[in-house]
Amino acid sequence: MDKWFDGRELSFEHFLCFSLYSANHAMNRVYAPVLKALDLTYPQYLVMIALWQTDGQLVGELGQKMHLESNTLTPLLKRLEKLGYVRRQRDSEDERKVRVTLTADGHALRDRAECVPGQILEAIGMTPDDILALSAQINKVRKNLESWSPAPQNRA
Amino acid sequence: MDKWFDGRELSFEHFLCFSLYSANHAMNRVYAPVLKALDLTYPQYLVMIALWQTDGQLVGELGQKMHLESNTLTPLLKRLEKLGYVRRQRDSEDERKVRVTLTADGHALRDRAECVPGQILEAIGMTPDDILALSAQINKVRKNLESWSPAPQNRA
DNA sequence: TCCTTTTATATCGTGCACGATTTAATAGTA
DNA sequence: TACTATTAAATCGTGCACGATATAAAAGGA
Repeated sequence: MDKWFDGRELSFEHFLCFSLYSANHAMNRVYAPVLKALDLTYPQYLVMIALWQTDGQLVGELGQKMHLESNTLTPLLKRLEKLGYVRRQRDSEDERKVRVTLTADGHALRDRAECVPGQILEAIGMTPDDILALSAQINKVRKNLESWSPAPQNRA
Repeated sequence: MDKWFDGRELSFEHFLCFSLYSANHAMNRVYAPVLKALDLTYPQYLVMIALWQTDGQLVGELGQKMHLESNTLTPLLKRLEKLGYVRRQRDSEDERKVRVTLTADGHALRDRAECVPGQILEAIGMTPDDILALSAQINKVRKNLESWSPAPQNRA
């Protein structure tokens, strides 16, 4: 364990956490100008993709897909509503639930967003197969992290 | 390109961008409670690691290592200063530069942080070799993204 | 029915990340 | 010297992420 700190030349790049951290930021920096043309941020774009697949999802359903909770999603969805892409309305059957629905503009945006994945693929500069394989490895890490007990009171 | 949107069942997990996004968040969720004991956030922890390696770095040097700029680093460093871990002082040779130096508490924190990497390794649940290999792949993606011209006015 | 628990969403405060701009010091040059 | 350009940090405003808490509706008993 100590070898990470043993005074030798040590770059952040050797930490998986930092690789994820910096690659995620790099990805955002590529997405931002592309999505700017649609007035979207990256998390907002994810919501739109989810709704283009299945319209009328609950806040909680979107949160499950994005691994986010209402404290993050609610303000984000309000911004999407303000932009005119979605509507938020309480379910009349169960007033606790809020259903998110695409507006006409939200539907129409799908066409304008068609070119986005291609540009990102180009920026990543890898074959789709390699990308899928790498995604799978990273997803495995995520699952390990999520299943890690947050209170391991005795060391391994 | 269109296949990503062709109405078939499509999970976010098949996007590299989302894998990075969600794995990064999962990593943060593991780090947060561990670093909480040291009163640090993850980016603050990165700064401390950089200073433990080389004390007295400039804001710009730290930014280069972390791929961040002064608009993000300055407030972060001020919080570290308020915590008593670092000092920020203008260089007397070149008054534009701000040098960040560890305090006694900042040095002492290094010992208290010794157990952090081990806990993270455990949470990742992979061998160090596999982790290094995966990091390298992700770093390659980051480099591709960074080198991608942000204004490709003619399509590939 | 009343009471407790659970569920779904929202609110609040803090910190990070970033685009755009500002400030001030230094370097370069006529 | 005076003028301009460059460089290093800082400032400001916006949006995301999250812990903690609040609100309110529904569900499940006694």
